[in-house]
Amino acid sequence: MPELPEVEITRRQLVPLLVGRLIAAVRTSAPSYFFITSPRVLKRRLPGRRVIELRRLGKYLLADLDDGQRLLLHLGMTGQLFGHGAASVRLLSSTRGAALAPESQTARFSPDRHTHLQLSFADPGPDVYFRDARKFGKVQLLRPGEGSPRLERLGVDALAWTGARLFAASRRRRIPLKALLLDQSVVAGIGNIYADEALFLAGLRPTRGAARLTRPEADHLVTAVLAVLHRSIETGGSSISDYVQPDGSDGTYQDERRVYGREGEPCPSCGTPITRRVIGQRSTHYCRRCQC
DNA sequence: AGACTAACCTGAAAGC
DNA sequence: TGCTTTCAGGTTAGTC
Repeated sequence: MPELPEVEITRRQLVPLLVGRLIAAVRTSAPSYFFITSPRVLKRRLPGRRVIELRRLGKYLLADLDDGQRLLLHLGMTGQLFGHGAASVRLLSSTRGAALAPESQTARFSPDRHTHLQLSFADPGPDVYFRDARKFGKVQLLRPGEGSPRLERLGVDALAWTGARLFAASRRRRIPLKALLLDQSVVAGIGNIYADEALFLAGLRPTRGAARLTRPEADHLVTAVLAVLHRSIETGGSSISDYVQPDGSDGTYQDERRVYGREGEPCPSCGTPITRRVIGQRSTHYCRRCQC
């Protein structure tokens, strides 16, 4: 679910809940696919550490600790990071989208079977929770100076992308444009929703071979990517199935989607029904008249 | 090296 | 109503 805008919003809201605080206790679920670093090791190495900084790299969050360790977090498809306490305005709920009972708006979150990590702090303030129903999310604690293949593999952050870099990366690639946008080693942070939206804005068909992109089109596409990402951050991200902001509120970018998830609906610019087809195992939406 | 596939896991929605 | 199938916003390991 979470792509760059959702991860960036999560980062901004978590900064006051993490940075400068001293970790006192760690609770986890049982060892699983979710934990790259085992729960046992997290519980041994996190308490007593203070968080210095929280950064975003593509769709990853990286918390720098005072002893040089780094805590790497990825939300996968259904991950949710949030705090609760005074700052919490609304809780996560499986009935998200439906009207919540008034009493649930102030109730405290209690960890359920999908809550895999809970950080408590020595100083006053809310705990931080990492919940992930599908467990595609990831937690890894890097030792001081330890590299991470996952991070080293990432291409340029999508917010720093340029037409020149896209054009260079697209040469001699025998994959659809859409697949190029989703390749995190080329550009980090774009996911399925924003790839479709940006391609629509740029008037480029997702199936177009990457190598057939012209230099001016590369500029247009990067401009569209930046516009879509910045606008989504501005509106709190897309709350389509599981994503909510750490404070519990929904983003509203889903209301501004032009093609994603709109198969059969009229194209906002020409009225032609939006086409959906699968590219690289990902559901892809576009207007066959406006995008070529 | 580059491109494709299957796999990881759970829940909601659609289909019958 | 209830059972079955399909579909999800991501990434990686393995194969050709």
